[in-house]
Amino acid sequence: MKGDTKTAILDAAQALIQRGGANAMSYQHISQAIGIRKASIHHHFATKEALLEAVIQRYTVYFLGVVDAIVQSKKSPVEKLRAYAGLFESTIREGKQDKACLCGMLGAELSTLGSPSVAGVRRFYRDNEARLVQILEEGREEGVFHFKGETRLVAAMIFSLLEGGALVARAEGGHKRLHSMAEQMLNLLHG
Amino acid sequence: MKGDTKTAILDAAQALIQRGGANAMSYQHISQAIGIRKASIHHHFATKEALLEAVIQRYTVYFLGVVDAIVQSKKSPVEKLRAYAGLFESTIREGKQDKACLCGMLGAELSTLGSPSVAGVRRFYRDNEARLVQILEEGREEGVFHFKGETRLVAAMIFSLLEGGALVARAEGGHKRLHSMAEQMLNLLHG
DNA sequence: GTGAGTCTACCTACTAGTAGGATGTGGCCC
DNA sequence: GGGCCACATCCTACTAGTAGGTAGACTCAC
Repeated sequence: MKGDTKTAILDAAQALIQRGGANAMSYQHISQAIGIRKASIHHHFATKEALLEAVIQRYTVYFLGVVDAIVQSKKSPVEKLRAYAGLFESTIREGKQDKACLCGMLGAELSTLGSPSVAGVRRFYRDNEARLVQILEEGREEGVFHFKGETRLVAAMIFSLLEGGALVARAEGGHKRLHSMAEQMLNLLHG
Repeated sequence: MKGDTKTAILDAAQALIQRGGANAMSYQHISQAIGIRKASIHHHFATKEALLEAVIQRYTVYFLGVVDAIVQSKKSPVEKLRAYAGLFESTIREGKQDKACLCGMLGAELSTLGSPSVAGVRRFYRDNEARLVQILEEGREEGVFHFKGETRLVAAMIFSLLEGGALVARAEGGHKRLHSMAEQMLNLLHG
């Protein structure tokens, strides 16, 4: 199999970052996780920065793909928002309470990252907020969302809530707690 | 001066964590920052875990002290919430856009921390949410806040929004952006 | 003289990254 | 088809730098 090892490296790296951040992800840990020598990882990703970029890139493409499927679905705006929040909830559940959004984790370590990675994280934030704006506008036009102020800011608010909520919920309450918070936010927009 | 060095160590450690997380804080960095040898830091804080605990403890006492002053002040509930959000905003502004809440940063690295530190971070979250509940209840009774659902969940929501917002805003927009998001949240509760 | 504070000098473990050799595999020439 | 080259993959073995932590000596104030 050709790209198998490469994929295994990306998987391991991503999982490590989602659990403890980029500084807790090392070539040694990856090597132990997938049963390969450290030097072999360097063959696929010359530097840690390159690996980080690749992980961010792959994660962004995947995540936005799922988000776009939600945005373009036939669901109601309320259901779309619920499904969007569900992505964050299932990330936590998936890793039995200790995984958070990759780019949320990296946001904390932003100042220790190289500039290509920083740009990738920034883009992730922007693109997600843009999708949320679409959903919110749709709901506002249909008259199911009622809020004062700019849609742009409500989108930013929801995104920060979910990113922050994923981190906070890992400390206590887990995915159920994040779900409750998301529902409460829907209450505020919807009521 | 007696406790001067100890304070300088705590200050440097806290600043390093607020910028890049606990894993980006090392005895060497602290030593360079305050002009003392690495071994001398060990005299004051035997292990990194002990230092971390002390930083969390001091930060929590200070932060909750300021929060309690806000809660017990004669301000209106809306103004109290604004002042509370202002704490997060000024943290970002203070470190020219690259400092976030200490416990928000540590939340990301939770799985790499020792259990006393984890407990400290958890307590910080709980105590902050409890203060927010007080403010929200007060505003609800006075009839200035209108929202469906449990106060407890709205408090958790606001807290996650501010912690997450502080991290996301460092990537783009800074304290001004966090301020806009906080105002938008007030819009949702107040309108 | 005791003890707090600081120092130099060291230790072991881990970090990212490099050099160079072993294996295998697919294509190409004859 | 057999022989050969080129490339990919993975390995062992190494480097230099950094991590947290320790031992023991010096200094100075009470």
